[in-house]
Amino acid sequence: MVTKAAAKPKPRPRDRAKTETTILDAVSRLILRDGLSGVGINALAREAGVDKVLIYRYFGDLDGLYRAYAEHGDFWWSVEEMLAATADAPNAAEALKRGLRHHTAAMRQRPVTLAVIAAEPANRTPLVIALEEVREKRSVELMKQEAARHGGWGDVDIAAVTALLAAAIDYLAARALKIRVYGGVEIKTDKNWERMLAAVDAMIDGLFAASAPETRSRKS
Amino acid sequence: MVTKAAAKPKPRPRDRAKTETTILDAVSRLILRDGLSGVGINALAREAGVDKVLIYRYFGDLDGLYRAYAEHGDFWWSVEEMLAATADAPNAAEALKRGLRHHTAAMRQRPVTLAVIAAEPANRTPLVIALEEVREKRSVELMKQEAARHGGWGDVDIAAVTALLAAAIDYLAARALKIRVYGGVEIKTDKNWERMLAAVDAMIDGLFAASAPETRSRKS
DNA sequence: GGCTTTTGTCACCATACGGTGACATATAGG
DNA sequence: CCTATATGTCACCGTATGGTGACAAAAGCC
Repeated sequence: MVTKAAAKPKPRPRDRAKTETTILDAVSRLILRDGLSGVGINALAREAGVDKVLIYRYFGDLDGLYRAYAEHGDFWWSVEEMLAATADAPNAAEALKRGLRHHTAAMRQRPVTLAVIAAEPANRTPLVIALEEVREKRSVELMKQEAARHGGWGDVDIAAVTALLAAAIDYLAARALKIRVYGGVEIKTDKNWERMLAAVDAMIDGLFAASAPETRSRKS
Repeated sequence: MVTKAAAKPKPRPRDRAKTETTILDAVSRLILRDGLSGVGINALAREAGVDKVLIYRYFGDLDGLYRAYAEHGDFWWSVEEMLAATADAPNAAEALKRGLRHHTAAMRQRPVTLAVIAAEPANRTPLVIALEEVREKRSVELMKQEAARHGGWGDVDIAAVTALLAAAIDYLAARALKIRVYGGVEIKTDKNWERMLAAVDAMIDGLFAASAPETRSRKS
């Protein structure tokens, strides 16, 4: 859907701020359509309907563009937001369950982030690295705060468990952008995400029930 | 102008079979070093020390090369192998635990497969698609056979659980090829993989303990 | 007004890519 | 032996890429 075709000799208005946001918006569109590796200078200039020399002028080079893009948008949950989402959890197990549900929703709402995650192992661009750093910092910080809130995690190896479950969610959500199925499960529908989150809940319940009697939360 | 250290005109022996395996071997090396997207005609010809025209002659084009490569190697566990690994499991929970451990070992032993998985969401090449098909077929088949063995899975949503846990393992193993850490956990060491597998075991134990001690309660 | 800076447009460069035609020569078949 | 084919080498094409220099005109400033 090209709204501004080059067929019309309409000169771009001289407005740097607007041009910059036009470019950054085109980055999002390009990431969603072609993935992170689709964001090159030429393709981007084409998509934005902007001469590529402006990209160089305003952002330096491709890496500068990635850095600017990383700072411009909202790609992740914040620790505060997450703490609020788990605030009224009666125990550690419940907090973990709610946290993972919030994480799932936050990820599935951010297709651009998912596309970046999908490209993570392959493209080590500044954008990917910037998002990784945000994620690592926030997840470690969150774990610390939640631990303080609930007096530790009993016998549960919380780092391993959260790494596993968050990895599963990230991967499946990212994969669902382009691929319908994984392991026989249709991963694009809300219904099946609810199924998977129910499975996560059940695993967490079983885990905490077996390990730490004082934080036991039996399903009723 | 950069002249190669040895300007020695070493003629390649005229041996099609050997040349073909030279090329396919170079594909593996290239995937490991630069990822799937690093496998292009020019880079491959360079890496293999073979004129690119031979690649075209023997494999048609890039897609043909990918297809030939997909058929040439061992990229996944077989259903028989997996059934053998879980043969003496006393119950469904134990079978699932052993299966996931075998899956983990099988994946971590196959870095090329992991590199392809890492590229999956981004590069939809025939190689990626071929491996996906193998995986989907085998995992579904395995689930069927295991279900028959253990008389179903009780109340456990086995498809959701295995999809989640296998996704976590695949993603973390693939990620570990290039990136050291995820969610604060160092994912390259055997020690931490054992930690994570222990967490998987605990989750599965909890899951089956909580759901149906007797597999008598089948939904009608 | 006149001058400088900023914004935008265009033409161009060197390089890499996937792909192909023409040629050389070692091997196989008669 | 001689010839045909298979194998390997080389030069080249069109296109795309990341990146830059030169120029026009609008906007800001005196």
